[in-house]
Amino acid sequence: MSTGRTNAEIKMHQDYKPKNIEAVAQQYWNEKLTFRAEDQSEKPKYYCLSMFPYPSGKLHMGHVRNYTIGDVLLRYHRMKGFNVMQPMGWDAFGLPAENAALANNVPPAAWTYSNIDVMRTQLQSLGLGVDWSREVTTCKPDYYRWEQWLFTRLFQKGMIYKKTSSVNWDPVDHTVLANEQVIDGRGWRSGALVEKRDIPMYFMRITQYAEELLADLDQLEGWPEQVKTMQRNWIGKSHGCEVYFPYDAASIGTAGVLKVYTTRPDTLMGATYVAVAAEHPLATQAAASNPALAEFIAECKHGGTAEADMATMEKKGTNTGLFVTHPLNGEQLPVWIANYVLMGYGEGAVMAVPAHDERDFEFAKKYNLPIKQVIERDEIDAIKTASLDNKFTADHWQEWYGEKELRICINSGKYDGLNFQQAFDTISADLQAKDLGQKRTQFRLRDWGISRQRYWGCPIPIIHCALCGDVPVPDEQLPVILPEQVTITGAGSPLAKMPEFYETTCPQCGGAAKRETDTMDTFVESSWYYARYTSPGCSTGLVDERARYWLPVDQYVGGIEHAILHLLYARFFNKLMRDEGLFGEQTLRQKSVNEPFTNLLTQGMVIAPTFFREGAAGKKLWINPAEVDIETDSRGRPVGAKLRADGQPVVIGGTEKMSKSKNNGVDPQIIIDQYGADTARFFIIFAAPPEQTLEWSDAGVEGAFRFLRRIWNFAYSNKNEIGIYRNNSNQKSDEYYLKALSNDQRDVYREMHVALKQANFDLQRLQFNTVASACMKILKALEQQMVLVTSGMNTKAVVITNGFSILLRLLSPIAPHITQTLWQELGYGDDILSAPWPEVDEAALIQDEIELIIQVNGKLRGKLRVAKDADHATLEQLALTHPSVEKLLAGQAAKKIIVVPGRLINVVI
RNA sequence: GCCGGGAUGGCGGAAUUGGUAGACGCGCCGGACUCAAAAUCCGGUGCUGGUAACAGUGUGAGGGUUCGAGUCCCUCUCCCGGCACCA
Repeated sequence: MSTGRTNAEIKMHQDYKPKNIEAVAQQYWNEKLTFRAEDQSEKPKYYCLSMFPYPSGKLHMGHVRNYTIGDVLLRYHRMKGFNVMQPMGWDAFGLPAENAALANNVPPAAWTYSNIDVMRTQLQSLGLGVDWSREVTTCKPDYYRWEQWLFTRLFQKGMIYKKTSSVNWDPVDHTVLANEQVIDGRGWRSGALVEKRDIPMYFMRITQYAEELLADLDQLEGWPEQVKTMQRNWIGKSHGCEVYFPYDAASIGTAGVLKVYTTRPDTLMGATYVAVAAEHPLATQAAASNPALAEFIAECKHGGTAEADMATMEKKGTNTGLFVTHPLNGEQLPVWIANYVLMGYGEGAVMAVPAHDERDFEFAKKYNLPIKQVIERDEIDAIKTASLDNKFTADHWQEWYGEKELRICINSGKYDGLNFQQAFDTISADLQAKDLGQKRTQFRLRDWGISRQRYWGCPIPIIHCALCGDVPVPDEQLPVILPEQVTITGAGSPLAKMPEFYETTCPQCGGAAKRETDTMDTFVESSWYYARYTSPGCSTGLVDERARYWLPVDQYVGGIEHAILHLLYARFFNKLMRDEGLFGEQTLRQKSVNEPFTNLLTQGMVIAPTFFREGAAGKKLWINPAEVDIETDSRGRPVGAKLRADGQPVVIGGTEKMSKSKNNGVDPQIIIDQYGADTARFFIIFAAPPEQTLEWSDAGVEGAFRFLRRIWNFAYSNKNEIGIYRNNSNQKSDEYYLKALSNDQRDVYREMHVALKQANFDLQRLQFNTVASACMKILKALEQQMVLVTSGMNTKAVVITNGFSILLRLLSPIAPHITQTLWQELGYGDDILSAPWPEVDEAALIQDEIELIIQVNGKLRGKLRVAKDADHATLEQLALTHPSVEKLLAGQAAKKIIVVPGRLINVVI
């Protein structure tokens, strides 16, 4: 390692001044283009990506956490010898810009761009190792142009198609509402009862990739198991059966079949009615001559489209008076309309088996429909549980009614005695023989509706021509530019009121035509940005050959809330782009381009305490934690809180996610201004492991700052010693002095390397909070060394010099500014990022004597220092003669002695 | 409602995956320094009893497996994330 200085006497500032050193360090990285990523290298590449932010105004703690975690990984890998790349950009389209426009009368574009400028400055002040030359902004035409280009390709392939779908309609504001904007069934601004309305929309055939999206999860070894499980369940592959119920000619009047899908064909003999959605053709037919039915169907239109609401609402239904025929036993089953059956999913109809489906059971009880048991516990099980009351009863639901393992069919005619699989196969075969059904594999996953009736989004590049139909905009006319000067009224899309936008000519026939005024779901932009980062400035395509070098992303970091939607859409888009040939020819296709993100880290939320006062009419007035003083008892337990401004008490609420509504957000900028970026970064890493929720604590921030200042003070006190040791040309090797350490020094040296070993292990498993702990332990060990009576200047100097060098490098990914500054100041080198990652001195870890614990019946009773290679017989003897063991044995012999080498001896009495 | 997580001192968390529960930090208590305060440094700190040695007890609740359970199994409670138009 070369030294940066020749003179032994080192001058540095006595006090830790984060503002000064952070500015200097950041300037150093800027000037040296330290984080400009090379598009080719001898080194292995490491593409580290944090989820890009929505430019909501200013940085919040969640951002700081996300980007600090990413930056720690980036800097660590850089020191480990990787060619690293960490880009940053803006997920700039979205609803909040339109809301801000309504509130402040600012066009969404202006609001968004000004937020981006503020947030970019804030991100830069954190000292992130970002290659800003790759910045993308999704609301700019040079970005969304390629989204439109890909749309036209997918449209031509049939991967995008049009169909009608339900949206939340606000009948007062005459506008489509997001699920978030529907509160208790009412529009958030108008307060009007929301209705479902069917409108035409474009859909992406994600279901066509369902099988691959499911199967490839198995390859994602670097993903958390819980995320993969959630995605598997979301895709929801099921094996079931299609069943056709022929129309009853007498009541329906026409020939036809009612199609349903079921995963429980074994219970088909127990079907006692069928239920259809309000929009189902049979429902429409029945309602034509029945005003009560028409009224019920109208009632089903009320409320929003969110699944959570559907699942929790009261189940209601009405009998249509129509009948269908059971395909196997020929019974006439009544057709009901039920509000929980949805037209958009499956066939819009279900067969109901009340005895073996909990929801059907409830419905049947409510409307006095017949309940017919067709499944019984099998014999083995019946014997086992003979004493239990396991007889079927229609009085109340029992869990086993719905289970399919260890069950046999009863009351099912020729199917009696069959188990689940046998009944499944036999009934499916019989249905197929009668042409009334067949086995089918189905997915829960639905096609992705991407049309939005909003202004601030990427225009859908389609032209509607009366003669030619939906025509994609030709390449040479792309991008379709979203006009940025508009007025937002909150009622309908501004684009639909701008003839200068929508009036156009058909690219095919040249006749007058109308441009599509819907924009795309903002999830589309975030589905491919990781690819665009690889090819900044590319004006010839979505990506260029640089994508082949950088993709896939090696490490993706972002919130757990994106576990399903965003991550599934991005995986889907990666496959779409691959199949479009964007990542190279098919023959060159490698396993690695099938999935976009090799490793995934899902970070937890940042939460903080809440405080409030009861205002008029019981309304809570939320008070920011920064304005509150907490009182504690003599043990430090909180007993009350007071508002600093008036000294009067406030109520302590729960600890919740930082949000504007609860006024419990802590502005990271205040922390950065007061303590510096290193303190903010260190605290946020130290306070919790990345995947857990993090509770914010101002006191904890102080602690982080104190630690960094102690490092600075230690460096200042020892600057000359380290400098002289490093620069003495007559110096013998480190190894020479390390052999000559005193026992105390050897302990300190070993402690440091034990901490380093733990830290290296923790870095690999992404548990950074304990890496921060390790840094604190190393500093403590070094400080102890200072108060020890030591023999010899050089042995002391080698421990300090070696130890402090480890500390600086281990800490540098977390607190990059102070470590870079001290690395230079103390003459270790110019650039700590170019220094090799510290290695553990394994030899230093070996001890001659180890401590074993002694247990009696698993309970700690004593400790013992023994030679590290003592044999079992010796250990057993030592344990038995241990005073507290002897006392408990009271002359009796031990039943058993368990020796766990290097750990413990357990004497069983 | 469904799917996925979580719960450990006054607080944030640790425990190398079945082997000393509470590392590290915050807070609190005591001490040093100071005319004093702040800052800093040193020591203590799960709970109960005891001057103490020590004993008992303790990882959301209840059961189980094991020589030994925060960790594995079963049942339950509460909290959080997602549920397809918040991003």
